Amino acid sequence: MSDQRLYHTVANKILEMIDSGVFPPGSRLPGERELAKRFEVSRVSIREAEIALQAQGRVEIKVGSGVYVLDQTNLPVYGLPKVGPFELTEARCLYEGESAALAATMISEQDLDRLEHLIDVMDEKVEDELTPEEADAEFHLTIARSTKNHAILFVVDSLWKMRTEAAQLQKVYAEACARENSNRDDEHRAILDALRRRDSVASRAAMRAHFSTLINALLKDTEEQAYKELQRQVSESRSRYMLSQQLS
Amino acid sequence: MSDQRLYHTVANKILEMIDSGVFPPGSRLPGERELAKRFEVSRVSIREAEIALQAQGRVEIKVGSGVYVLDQTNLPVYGLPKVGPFELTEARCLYEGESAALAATMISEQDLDRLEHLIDVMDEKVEDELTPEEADAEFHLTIARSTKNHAILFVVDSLWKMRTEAAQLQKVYAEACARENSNRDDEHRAILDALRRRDSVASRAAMRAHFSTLINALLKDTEEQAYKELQRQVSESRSRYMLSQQLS
DNA sequence: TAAGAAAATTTGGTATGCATTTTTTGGTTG
DNA sequence: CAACCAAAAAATGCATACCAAATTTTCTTA
Repeated sequence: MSDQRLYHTVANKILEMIDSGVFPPGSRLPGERELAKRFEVSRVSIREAEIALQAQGRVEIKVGSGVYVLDQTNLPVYGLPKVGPFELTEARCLYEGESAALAATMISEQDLDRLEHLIDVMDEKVEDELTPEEADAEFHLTIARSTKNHAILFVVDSLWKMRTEAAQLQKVYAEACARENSNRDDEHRAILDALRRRDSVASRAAMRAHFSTLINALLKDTEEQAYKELQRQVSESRSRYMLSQQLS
Repeated sequence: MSDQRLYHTVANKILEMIDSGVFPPGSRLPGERELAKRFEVSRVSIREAEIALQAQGRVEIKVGSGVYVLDQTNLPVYGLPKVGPFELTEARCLYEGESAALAATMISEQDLDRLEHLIDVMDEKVEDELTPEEADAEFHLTIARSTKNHAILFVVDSLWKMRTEAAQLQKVYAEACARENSNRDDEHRAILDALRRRDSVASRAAMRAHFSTLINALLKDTEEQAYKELQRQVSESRSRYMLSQQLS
């Protein structure tokens, strides 16, 4: 009734088993013949189901080897470009600055209270189901949402997703944030204060200041990274030099 | 080499024929057996290829009837929200203003010349392979691209796609543009001049002014639409009233 | 111990036959 | 003549059996 095609029902059954953890990501599915026996269908139907799942990007079929479950967790969100940490922070500085400036004119008391709560969650002053990281995202998204402009909300959301998408970017951000974590609380509260005063100019400035410190932290971090890399290269060439001395 | 799986090569061949117009959208593909003969493969492989194409959303398989080519033209771009004309223009005003401000500091002479050419194309002063509409898109994208920031380029591109996505939005824009078409040339040239002078503040202002006139045109247009709608309702209730008079 | 060959396993593909669904056709009937 | 209905035709859906190709495992041998 719901599924006219056999391969479709089979694909759904397999998908259920994958999602319920019977076949974890990376594992190999049972062979065609065994699945055919288990589902009481022909091998052809199993193959068709596996082809459909491959087209959906859920499994990978290796000829002569088997069908393997693909990990869906960190797949790139379709359409989102890969951007460097500086590019992203610069864009967020500009766009979320305007988002805050617009929000200041129309944000509700309710949203202002929520922002205050989120700041407390970020600094782990209160318990919440949200992690500090999630609270940070929600802080910026709440401001964007309060502009009542879906396009702005889309942009802010997309930029945040770009950040969480790339594991590498995440790491850079984490290191930079750890460095300036003490200031973050003040910066968030400065944004909140400006919004409370319905001061567009001050809100934009506070938001830009928030990202400016982040850019500076990134700069300092990459400087240190570059220095460490230089040290590593020096020590490596030194050891190689000593090695060649031994050989001679 | 390129295609290990038979169904994949078959699917690609069918896809080529669809894209080259052999099987236009809405038409029915030849039967399994005929395709099997034509490609010199088995019916199973044909079916597998058709299943893969269905998973990609290119065709629709009707049991007992045949395989039909789906129209790909007005597909909603995945992930893009539906936004109203005012929301979108407001967001573009803010974001492309910042885009222009940033571009002013680093745009190349080459890009400046290209912008001038695009303005001429838009006003149909010169011939080009681009339509005026496409030139308009390219104008804004070139500015975004010259910021050397992929996140900004992504945002400007996404916002433009939102505009072209919804047919309704397109219509509203077309009407509003027709009204202020005479000013558009001046506005674009004002943006270009500000960029040439490397004046960030003036570039932002010129870009915002460009979108401000668009918002005003939209406002005026919706006002007229509302007035017409009011007139229609009045005349309708009037005729109904006269009808009821006749009945009595 | 390591390299290589053979065997087992697994997926890939084809042919054939029959079932199911849809469409067409043609005849019956008012 | 038009409308309706049933049978035939056509198309896809599915199962089985068999062989080919690729991969993995096992066993032999130097």
